[in-house]
Amino acid sequence: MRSPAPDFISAVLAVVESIPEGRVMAYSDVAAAIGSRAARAVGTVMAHYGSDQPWWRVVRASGHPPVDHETRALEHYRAEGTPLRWSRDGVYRVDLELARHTP
DNA sequence: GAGGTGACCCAAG
DNA sequence: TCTTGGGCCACCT
Repeated sequence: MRSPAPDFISAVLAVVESIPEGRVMAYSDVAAAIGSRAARAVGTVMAHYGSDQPWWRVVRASGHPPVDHETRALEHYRAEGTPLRWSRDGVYRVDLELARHTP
């Protein structure tokens, strides 16, 4: 609902929408794409406004999806064919080496 | 105007 | 590979 500074928020959402299917970007990369280093602010904005955006295409630099949303994101990754790297405990993370999208 | 919070990042052990 | 500590930026009260 109308944010006081749509510049930053709109820029973040625009970058997220520009991520093609099967690719992902790190929060740091999204921040850099809009000319900022506020990776945390990107996460905060996504938490409130990412509900209408492909938030699963934005992950940490380690490849881990947002906490408490890894199961939901996994469904999208499998549907889009995003390259994943599985651990022995059933924990997965996105293979940024293959899925990292650079604008 | 100041303080606290957060879907984070990086370096070192 | 995992964990800890410190730092950065934008938003909210």
